[in-house]
Amino acid sequence: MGKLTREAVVERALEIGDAEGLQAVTIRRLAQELGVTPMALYWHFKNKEQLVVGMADHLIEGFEITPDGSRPWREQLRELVGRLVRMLRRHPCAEAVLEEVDKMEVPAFLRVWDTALGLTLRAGFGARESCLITRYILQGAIALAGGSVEHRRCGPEGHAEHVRLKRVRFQSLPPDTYPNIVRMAVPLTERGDAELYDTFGVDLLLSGIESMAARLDG
Amino acid sequence: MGKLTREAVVERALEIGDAEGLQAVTIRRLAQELGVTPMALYWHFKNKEQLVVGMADHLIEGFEITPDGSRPWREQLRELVGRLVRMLRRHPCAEAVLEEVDKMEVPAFLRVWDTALGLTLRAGFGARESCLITRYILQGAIALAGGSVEHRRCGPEGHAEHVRLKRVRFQSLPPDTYPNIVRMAVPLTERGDAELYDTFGVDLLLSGIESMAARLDG
DNA sequence: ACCTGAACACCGTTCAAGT
DNA sequence: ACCTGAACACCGTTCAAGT
Repeated sequence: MGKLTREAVVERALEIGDAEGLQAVTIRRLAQELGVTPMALYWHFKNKEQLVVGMADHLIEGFEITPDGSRPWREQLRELVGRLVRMLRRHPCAEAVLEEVDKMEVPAFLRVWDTALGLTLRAGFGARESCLITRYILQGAIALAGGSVEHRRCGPEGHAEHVRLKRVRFQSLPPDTYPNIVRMAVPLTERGDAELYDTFGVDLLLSGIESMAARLDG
Repeated sequence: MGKLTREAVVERALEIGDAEGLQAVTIRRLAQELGVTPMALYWHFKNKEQLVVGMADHLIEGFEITPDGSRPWREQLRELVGRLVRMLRRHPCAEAVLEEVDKMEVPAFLRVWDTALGLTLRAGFGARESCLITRYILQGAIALAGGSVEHRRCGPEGHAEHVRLKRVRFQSLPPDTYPNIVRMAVPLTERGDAELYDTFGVDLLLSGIESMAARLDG
């Protein structure tokens, strides 16, 4: 019925990935859910790698970043990171997708990267520093936000169970070799603490850059 | 001849991974190189996941971190990150291994994490902030250092060719949508710039934490 | 305790063929 | 242009059996 289009395939893939993890996204499984032969997908994607590229592109696509020379670069960088973080929280499989993919192949990611580069250059950083900083902030946002995502692999009560199990595992570690982990089992396993991540986490990322920028000015 | 031991398997796996990438490390390939049946490995490892856990543990094992109450926490955190970065540069597959693995299952990683937690707690951060910060700094170090690694997938001249190709790809992007990437194709593809990564990169990571700590004191 | 043989249920991918 | 059928070369893993 519904024609097999690139977009439909990618969206279905993201649904599976968000629900069951990226490793559940296989060509054969995808084809089955779309009511089609595995080989049909090879008409729309050269190979599986390009399918994942498509997933990544779809995730970042709608960011609509408009570099604005009149607003301060810190503010705009913060906004960029904020968008990344929110997207990562909406899509549990986004972190895995962005880690697996060669980001150079993802147009939407390159646009984000280009914008970030423009901002750090404007901040006064040199070419090589800007490369490092942008890599750092984008990777950092993915790692930080991704780590805070509750994977919905098993439904809400399955998630709570998963957290409980992890906590128990921490608590039953030998306290003489892992004193802090044992003692902090509860805060370590508290996830989805959105507020803390959105404020403290992003602050942490940006304050590093800002203090490096301060050294440039001083 | 040489008996099939857990350690021998893990070391062989790391050799393959460093040389050809983690995706080349398969049970069957590993068994073949060790002159043994694939099923022999299942005597020493419950499954492939546990093999990768073993690889990760072996990578971090020799860190010998001795928390020293008399030295400043910044210095010790910096040393910890430095060790991680150097290990990641020595082992091209380390980043992939540490991303794939469930770090909770890796004793050596838990010891590093515990040490880092002890240091941030001593710095005056609260429990939840310490969790965030340690996750941030460990993940950040992995992402930053891993991104600077030259994968020896194809030998030295194959690597140079790979860089050249990537550079050309950047340069031939549409300059109106990716102005900065096109203009900075050269610095973007310069890798193995060890000095810059070891100083600026680690500074960047730590200055974020230090400026957050300054807010606590102030 | 340590390893083998045979089998199972999965992958991604190619290539010729259909409409 | 868009999809199917059959086949190939790979995976990880189980289970009974060997020494």
